[in-house]
Amino acid sequence: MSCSGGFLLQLTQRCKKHPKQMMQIHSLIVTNGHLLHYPNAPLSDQWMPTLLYNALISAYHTHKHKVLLFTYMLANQAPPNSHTFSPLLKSSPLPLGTTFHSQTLKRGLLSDPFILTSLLALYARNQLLPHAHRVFEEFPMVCIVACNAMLNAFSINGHMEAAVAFFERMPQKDVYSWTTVVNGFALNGNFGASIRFFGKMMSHGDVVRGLVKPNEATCASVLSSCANLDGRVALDCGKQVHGYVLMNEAKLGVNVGTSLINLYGKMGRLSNAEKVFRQMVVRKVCTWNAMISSLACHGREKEALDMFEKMKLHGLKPSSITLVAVLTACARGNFVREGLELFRSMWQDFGIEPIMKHYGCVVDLLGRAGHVEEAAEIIRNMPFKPDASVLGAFLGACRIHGAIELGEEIGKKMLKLQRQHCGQYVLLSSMNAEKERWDHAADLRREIMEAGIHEIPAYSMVDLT
DNA sequence: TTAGGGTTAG
Repeated sequence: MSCSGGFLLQLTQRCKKHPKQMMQIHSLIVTNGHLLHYPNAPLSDQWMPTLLYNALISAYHTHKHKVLLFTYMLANQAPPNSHTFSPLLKSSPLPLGTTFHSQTLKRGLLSDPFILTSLLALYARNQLLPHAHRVFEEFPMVCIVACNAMLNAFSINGHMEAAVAFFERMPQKDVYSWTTVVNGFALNGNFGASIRFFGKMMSHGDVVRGLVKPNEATCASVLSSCANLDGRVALDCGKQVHGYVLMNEAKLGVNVGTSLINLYGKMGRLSNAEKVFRQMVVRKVCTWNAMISSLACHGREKEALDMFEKMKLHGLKPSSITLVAVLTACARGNFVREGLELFRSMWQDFGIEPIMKHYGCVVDLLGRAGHVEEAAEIIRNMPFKPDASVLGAFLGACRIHGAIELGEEIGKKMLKLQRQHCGQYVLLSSMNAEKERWDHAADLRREIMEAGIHEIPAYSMVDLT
């Protein structure tokens, strides 16, 4: 099929989200010879190969494809311009990113604000805050996007005080600026501050006057902060955000919907979570993960497994997190055979390599069901060293099923891993006390005192709402 | 020269 370069360029832009069509367009571009450099082509067409390469680099999703296209671009003498490097830098790991940095310098493109912003983000996400700041100072004219990228650089590197100070000094703030700080507090584990900052945003003049409006990213971030806190206030705040979304958005976005399911699920409001799930028009794997996990954690293990089957029927590929949720359901619902089968076939069936969390689930699964020796066998044969969560699950099982020797063997390993954590000492000590091994119990209690560890008093909370 | 940068779930 014969197509003009301009037409194919437009087509590339439009089909960015459709990988299959993208490959077909790519073939058309190649077979029409538009990627070849013709020195005698009319002046208006001289840039066409560069434009097409740029469009393809930006449209392909994998970093490998992007870099490969860039090498072809150089080989075919299509000169990269200021549009070429942003999408490359966006997906680059640090070493390659620094190579592109020198390329832009060599080609005289380093004053381009788009390239500078991508470089700033590159250094920021690789924990090189001073480099990021240096790039920020290179901007010929500071714009709001550059400021937001710098704001995010402070946030993702754990400098929230600097971020807020920077935010206050910004002459102008848009929804990205506000969202970056709301999200920054959450990233740094300060969920209360994240929610308070969102509150500050909502009462700010710009929002009241409608000049700035929270978007899906803002709502998803603050909802995630709510889900990370316990209690009525966090739930109420989440409900208010939910109300705001219902009043202001035509439909529930994937990320906001997933955050809501996660929030309601964590708070035990399963009917609300299910309602949100049903209302969502587009559901991604993470949406199903949130729903499966909510059911698994609130005594509806069978339904969690049914949901997993439904998800597969919808043609979605389970992720590593899906498997954690499903294995949790198996452990809590005492579905030992199903859980073990899933664990053993997850690589073969879904290409998912078991990580620490999966081992934790399967040890919990076996341990709860009283198969303590099999659980110990799993731990012994793990391809990496078990962490405190895996050992903790095992120790809990040993205590319930009175497997004191096995418990001691693993428990000692654990003390080395988490010396500062009192829970494990107490658990080991109680195991010995329960078996009336008072000398062992007393020894451990002494160790607790000597290590200067304070037992954190346990508390229970009843939510009467 | 028709395009490119900053915030989102577990």
